[in-house]
Amino acid sequence: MNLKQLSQLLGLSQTTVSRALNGYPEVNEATRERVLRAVKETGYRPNKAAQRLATGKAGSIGLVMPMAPGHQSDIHFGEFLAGLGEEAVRQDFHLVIMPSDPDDEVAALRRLAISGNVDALFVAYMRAHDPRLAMLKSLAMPFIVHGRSFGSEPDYPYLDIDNETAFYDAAKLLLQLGHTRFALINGPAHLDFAIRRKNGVVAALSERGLTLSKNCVSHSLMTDEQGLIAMEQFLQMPERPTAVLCSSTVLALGAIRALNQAGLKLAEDISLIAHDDELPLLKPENFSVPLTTTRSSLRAAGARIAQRLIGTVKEIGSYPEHELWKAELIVRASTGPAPR
Amino acid sequence: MNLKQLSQLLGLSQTTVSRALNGYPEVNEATRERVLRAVKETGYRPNKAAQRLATGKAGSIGLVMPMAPGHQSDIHFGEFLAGLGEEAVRQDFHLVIMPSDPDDEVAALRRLAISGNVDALFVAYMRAHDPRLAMLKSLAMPFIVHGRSFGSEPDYPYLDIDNETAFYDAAKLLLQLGHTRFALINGPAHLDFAIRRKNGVVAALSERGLTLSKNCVSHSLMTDEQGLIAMEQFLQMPERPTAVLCSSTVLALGAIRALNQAGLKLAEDISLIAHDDELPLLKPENFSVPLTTTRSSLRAAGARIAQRLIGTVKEIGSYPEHELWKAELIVRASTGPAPR
DNA sequence: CCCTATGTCCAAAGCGCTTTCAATTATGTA
DNA sequence: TACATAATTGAAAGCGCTTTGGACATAGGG
Repeated sequence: MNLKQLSQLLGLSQTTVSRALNGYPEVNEATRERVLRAVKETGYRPNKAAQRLATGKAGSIGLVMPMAPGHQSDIHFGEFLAGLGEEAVRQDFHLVIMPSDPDDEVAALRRLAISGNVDALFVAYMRAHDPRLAMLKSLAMPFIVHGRSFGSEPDYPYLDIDNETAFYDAAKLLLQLGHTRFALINGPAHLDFAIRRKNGVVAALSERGLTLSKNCVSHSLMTDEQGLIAMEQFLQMPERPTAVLCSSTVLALGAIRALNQAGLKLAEDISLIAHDDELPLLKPENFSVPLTTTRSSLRAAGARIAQRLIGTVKEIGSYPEHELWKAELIVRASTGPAPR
Repeated sequence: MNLKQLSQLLGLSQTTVSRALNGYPEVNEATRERVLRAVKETGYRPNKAAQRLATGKAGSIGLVMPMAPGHQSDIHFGEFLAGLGEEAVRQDFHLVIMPSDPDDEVAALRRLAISGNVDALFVAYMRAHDPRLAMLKSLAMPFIVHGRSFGSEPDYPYLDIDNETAFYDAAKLLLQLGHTRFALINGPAHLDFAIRRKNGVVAALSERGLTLSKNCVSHSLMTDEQGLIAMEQFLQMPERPTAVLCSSTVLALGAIRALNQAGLKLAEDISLIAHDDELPLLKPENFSVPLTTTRSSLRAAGARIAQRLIGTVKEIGSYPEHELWKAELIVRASTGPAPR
């Protein structure tokens, strides 16, 4: 069933049927209903390829999926993708993904853009001075960045959470509890969010004249395995930290295992605050000791980005160039006064 | 730059240029070269949407990505996707993904199919009596299944590894080493591969008159966390197993951590064989005790599936309905004679 | 030398939509 | 009653490609 057949069946022109379907105002409501009913009955679906050709819109947003070691297993990416996908499905858009080696991302992005299969791009895992930005800006195709690129001019649309403030606040809380020896189990050092989170901690500490020594910061993939390793190392230090910040509840999972193995008690011997991306598998309140967290939904961010991207493509609604979401500091049981 | 402009520039008809580009035989070689050169110079790229409309082929293959708890973090899926993607990129195809709740997969698959954005489908994570099969078969769109569906007629195209034989062989090896008390750390119980792997083990054991008791089989997500938990439970049994099979090196990672914590020695106290999907992050030879494994590349399987799907769409080459890959049994240091 | 193959190339007809431009009818307004 | 205006609807022209059905040479066969 195509438009022509449908319109003949209704005794209308293709024009009118098309307009009725696409919500144009200049069509009689009675007619529109008749059309809509016929669509239901016949199961008519417009041919996407034809729509694309006629409108120049592909109806899909593209993203490059980092695929090589170091990224592929990232549970956070999956969660974010779920948000993107949710919204995309709702708006009948598609996600076109191009898997790529992280070293080849700029080229992959370009290929995706000129392939003509997407009308907007999305990128994540921003790094400091990210080379993809220049490429994206040269492309004349809408895009949004999740995160920011430390050190680059903020002249690109992004949605990010205020990592700096989140970790500043978290550190501040721990300082107020009397802690002075801090450690940070962070994500990969080159990623923007990791840089900002560290900066947040450093800023809070320096207000009290404290510093965060290099060996009290761990940078790694955000797996529980890595969390465990990092914490084990901290515990072996002569003056071990009493306040630990984690960039993810996944890292926290491993870190806490290390604590347990060492026979240490959360909140009593060591206070821990983790950033909670609201991973459904890993709710901070379900930890044996409920975790104090800075919370911000990764899935919601994904959905919002999809919404903005699709809105831009459809040319409905306009959006602020930048969105910076505040993370919520939620105090649970993993934080307590510094031991003396 | 479009076809029309390009052909005018060359003083040829669109027909000829189109034919030259698509490798039709009825065009003079000299002309073809001239065209190809012009394409290089002008950077002409055919408009995908127009091609799609004219040919009816979308140039992309679709898959539903399980997104809800229980799947989203699956490192194995990422690896498989990398294979799919690699081949897709090579053939200038796209991957269109539709994220979906696992409970909603049938509907998601249908939406994807009728969206007109893909011309072939791929599904994985096959379950016993998988309901998606009936839907796929009703769809008149090429598809391939990774894995099989236990209990369903094998009247659908699939690519699978011979899980049963792989685990049969692995169990056999352990039997020859004198082991009699077996345990299996398996994937989710409803998944086909898990069923077959268990069957393989059971078959090998029953040849010696042995059985695999229910509490010696663990079914869970294939994370190292789960591997650790499973092994811990096995170790608490009065007659603890001496031979353990793991459905993934990821599970093995956790299992071995449990062993270490219990002060047990791999190969000496407990022999372990894991299935190795060749995850780049987790090479069995890099374990502190190199792992005996059954090996089969998940990435290669992904690439092969993409190749078949794309080949079918392009109508080049024909493929066997079924491919069953043998896994390789590779003996390393994690297996040894049964302790007495 | 005529006729049939064979090799090349082209005009034009779609593919199934959207959208411009125009026509037609209904609705007010003076 | 006549005319401007708004409300509906249609015809037809693309969008950029593929492909069918010839056209026109040139070559080979008798």
